[in-house]
Amino acid sequence: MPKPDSTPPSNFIRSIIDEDLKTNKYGGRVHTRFPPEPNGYLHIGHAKSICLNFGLAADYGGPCNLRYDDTNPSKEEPEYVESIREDVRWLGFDWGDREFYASDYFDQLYEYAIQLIKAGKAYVDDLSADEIREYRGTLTKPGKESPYRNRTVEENLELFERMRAGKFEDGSRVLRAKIDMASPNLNMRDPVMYRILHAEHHRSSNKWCIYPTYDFTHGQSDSIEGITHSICTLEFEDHRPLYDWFLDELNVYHPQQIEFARLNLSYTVMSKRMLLELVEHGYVTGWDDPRMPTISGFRRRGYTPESIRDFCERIGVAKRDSIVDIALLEHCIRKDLNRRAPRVMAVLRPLRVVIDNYPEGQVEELDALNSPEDPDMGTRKVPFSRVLYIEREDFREDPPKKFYRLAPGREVRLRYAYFIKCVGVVKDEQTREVVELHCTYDPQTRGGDSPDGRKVRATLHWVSASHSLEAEVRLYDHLFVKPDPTDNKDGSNFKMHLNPNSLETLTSCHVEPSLAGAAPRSRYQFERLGYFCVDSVDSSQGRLVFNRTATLRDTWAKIEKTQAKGAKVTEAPGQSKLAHLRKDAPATGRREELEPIGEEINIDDFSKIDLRVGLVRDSSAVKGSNKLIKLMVDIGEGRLRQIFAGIRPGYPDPEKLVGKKVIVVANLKPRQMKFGLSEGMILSGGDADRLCAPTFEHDPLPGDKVT
RNA sequence: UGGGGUGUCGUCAAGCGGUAAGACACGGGCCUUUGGAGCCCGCAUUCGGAGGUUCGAAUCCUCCCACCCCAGCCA
Repeated sequence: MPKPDSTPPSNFIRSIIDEDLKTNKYGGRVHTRFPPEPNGYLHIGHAKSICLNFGLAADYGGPCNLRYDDTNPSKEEPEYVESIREDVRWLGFDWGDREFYASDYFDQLYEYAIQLIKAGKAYVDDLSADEIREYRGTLTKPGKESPYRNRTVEENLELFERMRAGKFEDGSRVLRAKIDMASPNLNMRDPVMYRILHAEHHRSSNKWCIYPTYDFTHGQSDSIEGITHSICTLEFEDHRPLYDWFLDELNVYHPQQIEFARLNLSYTVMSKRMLLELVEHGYVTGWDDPRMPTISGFRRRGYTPESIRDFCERIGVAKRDSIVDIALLEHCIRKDLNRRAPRVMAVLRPLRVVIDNYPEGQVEELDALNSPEDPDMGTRKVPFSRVLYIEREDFREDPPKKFYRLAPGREVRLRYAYFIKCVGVVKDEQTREVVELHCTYDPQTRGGDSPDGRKVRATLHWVSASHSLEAEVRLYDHLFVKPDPTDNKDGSNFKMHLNPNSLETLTSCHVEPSLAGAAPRSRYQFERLGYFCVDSVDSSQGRLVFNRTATLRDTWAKIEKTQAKGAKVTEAPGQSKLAHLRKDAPATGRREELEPIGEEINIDDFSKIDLRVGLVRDSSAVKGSNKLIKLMVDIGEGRLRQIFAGIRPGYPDPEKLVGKKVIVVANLKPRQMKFGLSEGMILSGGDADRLCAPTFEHDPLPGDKVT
């Protein structure tokens, strides 16, 4: 039974329930339900609703029903009810014997309809669908009453009975509630209650040829089940008056509907229609493709139910539209798997390493921890031999700054094994690609400790070439490249934002032998790489297939990315208008040379940067520097800011800047530099010999915001 | 131009008239046989905007602005 780690976070729904309990509105009862339509697979948005409904019930000591809203036989299938059952169960919830179907209530609903007809509150309409639409009016214009609106009760009763008896064609007639064709709420303009549909229903088969609409079904189903708090999503907010109307006219038990905002997740889509499209057009391999935001997708991807529940609790419940950062979900699964996944070594892109001074044919079984977090998880043996594989990216012939893995002449530790030093590099004659490394090992460092206390900066994972097992590994990334793929204001289609690299399949991976026979779905941490699980569909005894659930946080990747971006800017000095924009240039004061900027600055950064017009009141060269100019700038704060800018090359005569207007990045933290405090940055660009002077539509004042 | 909703940090989100929780992300540091994990520190003088009420307003009032939903015989 899912149990919240701590006290559940406060939210508006709990407040309502607390209040209801206080006023004894429902006799102290709390009874919820999760009401999916079996027309597709459940996704993580449904998980939010499931956790909410089952969670609330559990916390308040009441039941939660599982009810299928199966009122549209043309879209619903048993395959879906099966998958829903499995997913809810997998998430860890139990609905006991309370598995219900709206279709169970068809008889009752029919009686309710008769009751409304008899009360003169419903009528059979002969208008076509198109005509009904026309008669409905628009958002601003009231609708017109149907000419059939005032039939007698007897006539309506007879017609409705004949509808039920199959005397009419699909679409030829409907039963409508008689409410108000002039209502500003379109839902109240005589909504359809029953339509004729000669279709076989997945449960009631051919018993019915008329089916109640969702609007006429949902509220009454909740009423029949004695639901107290009927929680649904925002789009049903303006249906509530209609549901209230039905319940009141019928004079039956009246649950309370509460609406909350559905979940949106960045870099994916949550609409069943779009997910269906991805499945049907083969953009993914199925509803359970590990890239899908479906429960079955996450399950196959290696997510745990606990992590999803944790996520659903952390995102909260509110009424505002939002897009939750998928990084939060990833945080939840990492957190859970860090605790429970045994560590293991796997090499995804192998590079052969020969330990020259290790005896040929010798094999040692070294001890390795299954979890550094939890000693109770025990140890295992890992075979070490003369020929190994390490990760290709753990070696660089020409290591960049801060890369402290293996390189020619460098010593690193092989986890749980030895220190090794690279003494030779073998390259392919043609391609010049590194194909093999020669290393020596230090026998004194067995297990990974050096008796002489010398340090190495890196620890690498590895496998023994002859002992390792081959495996296929599937690397998954976000399904879309755009945070909100459904944002199509630019005329794009969500499918245009699919990530072409959302799946990378690696086929010649090597994993340590302890993974032989790993059970489908079992989860591991491949040390230094990420969390992986054995694929439940394609993996078998003879063929190991792993799915990457999540990467580990990768500090080096971040550094490298930063370095690459910095390099990109310096490659073409002057090319970019931002070539001189730098965050850290002479900040340390240690170097005179201009450093590449820390990272590439894009438009998003500018949306966060506060750019202000600054009037230069004083400008002078900085003694002891041939790059820096000290500026005193007025940005309308009632005082001058002191700013050091590395623009001397463009301004041999700094005095000429006095009186000029420049653009100041005003919301940077002041930096203590060798020459003094710098309170901002001057936006400059162009090539090395001139400052790009900002131009303005009007004459700006110091402190004006630049957009 | 009708009705229903919503606007608090980059992203979620507490807050309910007494002076802006927390999480993720981000930045910095410590530690480390995973550049993992962990630990520490920093990160909204301000709550869509403008007025008003009040000793005191994110919370109350007024006006304005922005965004979302509704014209299925879908749910």
